Amino acid sequence: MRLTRAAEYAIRCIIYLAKQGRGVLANKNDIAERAEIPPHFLAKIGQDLAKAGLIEIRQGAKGGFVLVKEPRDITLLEVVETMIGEIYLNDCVARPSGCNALSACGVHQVWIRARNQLRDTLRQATFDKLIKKKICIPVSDVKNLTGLNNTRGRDNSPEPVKNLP
Amino acid sequence: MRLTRAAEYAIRCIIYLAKQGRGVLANKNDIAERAEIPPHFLAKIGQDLAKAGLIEIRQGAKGGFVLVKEPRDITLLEVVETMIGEIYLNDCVARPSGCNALSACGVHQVWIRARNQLRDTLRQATFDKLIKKKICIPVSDVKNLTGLNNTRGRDNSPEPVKNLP
DNA sequence: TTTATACAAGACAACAAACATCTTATTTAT
DNA sequence: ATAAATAAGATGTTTGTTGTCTTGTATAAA
Ligand code: SF4
Ligand code: SF4
Repeated sequence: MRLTRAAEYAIRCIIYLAKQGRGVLANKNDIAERAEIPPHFLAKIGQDLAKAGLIEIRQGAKGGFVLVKEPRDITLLEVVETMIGEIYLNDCVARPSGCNALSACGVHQVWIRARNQLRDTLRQATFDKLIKKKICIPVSDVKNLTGLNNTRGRDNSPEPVKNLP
Repeated sequence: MRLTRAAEYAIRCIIYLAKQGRGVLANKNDIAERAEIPPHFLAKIGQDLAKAGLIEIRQGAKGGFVLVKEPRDITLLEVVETMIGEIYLNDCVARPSGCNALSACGVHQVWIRARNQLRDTLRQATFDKLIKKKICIPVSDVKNLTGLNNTRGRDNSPEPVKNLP
C-alpha cells in the first residue's frame, strides 16, 4: 500500500465537493486551484472517480464535477482504493497462491490482521465527519490560501514525525 | 507505505535465523537458497540488518550471519522499518509542515490513527511468536521445498483476495 | 604463509511506477 | 455557429525497486 499523490488529490477533490453538498456542480479548474491540484492531473483523477460512481462529470460549457453520493455514504477507504487499488500491504495477502504457507504462516496472519484493521479504520472515516472538522482546503471563504501542500521541490528533509496522542 | 521485496526477504532471513536461535551462525548462501532470496540481494539486505543491530556478519571463510538479539526482542515492525523506512502512510504525516492544517485536518487525524494502529500491530508481532507457527521457510527438515514464492515471471493475474474472518 | 572461502562496499543497469503535460477530439450552453 | 468545458489517451520526466557485477578485504585452514 502506498498513498500516491493522485489519491491525496482525489481526497481533496471529494472534500471540496462534499463541502458544497451532493448535486452541486463545481468547475474543474476552480477545484484544481483551491485544492492545489495540477489541473490536467485532476482531469484524469476525475475520470477515475466518475468510473467508480463517486462523481458525475458534466461536459460542455458550464460543465464540471458533481458529487453523486451523500458525503456520509462516501468513505475514505472508497476514495483511496479507487485511486490505488485494493489495499493488501503484502503481496502474499493479495495472491496467497504464491506461497503455500497460506493461513499456516504466522507472518501472513499478521499482515491479514494489519490489513483488515487499516481498511476498517479508513472505512469508518466518512466524508460527512471529515468535512465537519476544519480542513486545509478552503471552499469559499479564504482567498489567500497559505498553507497548502506546495512541496513542489520535493524536499527530503528528515523532520521527525510527532507522535500525537 | 509499501512492503518491498527487500523487506519480505529480510523477514524471511530473520525467520531463518530465529529458528536456529540467537548466536548460531548461518551461511549466507544457505539462507538465500532456503528462503528463496537472490544471493547478491541478500548480501545487501544483510548489511542493512547488521547496521540496524539485528544481526552480526562474520567475514572470511566459514563466515555468515548471526542473530544478535533474542527472537522475542525482535518485532516485525523493526525489520520492516529497517528496510523501508518509518511507516507513515501519508506524506503529510511525516512532514506536517507541508500542510498547515496539522491537527485541525480531519483527514490528517485519520491517517495518524491508521498509522499508529498499523505500527502497533506490527510491533506486537515478535519473532518468538512468529516462528512458533508453521512457516513456509523450512530450516532443516524439508529438502524438497515446494511452495515458495517463486513468482519470477511476475504474473499480474487478478485472483481476488479472500476475506478471511 | 599461502590459498581458498566468504562477505563488504558500492557502481551500475533494467524495469516499473508515479506524476504529470500536451494534443486532439467531443460535448454542451449561448 | 461559437466558445467553453471536459474526454481520451499518447507521451515524457523523474523516482524507486530489484537486482547484478566488480573489486577489495577478512578469516580459517592447509
Ligand atoms: S513467508 Fe509468510 S508472509 Fe512471507 S510470503 Fe510467505 S506466506 Fe507471505
Ligand atoms: S488535506 Fe489533510 S490529509 Fe491532505 S495533505 Fe493536508 S493535512 Fe494531510
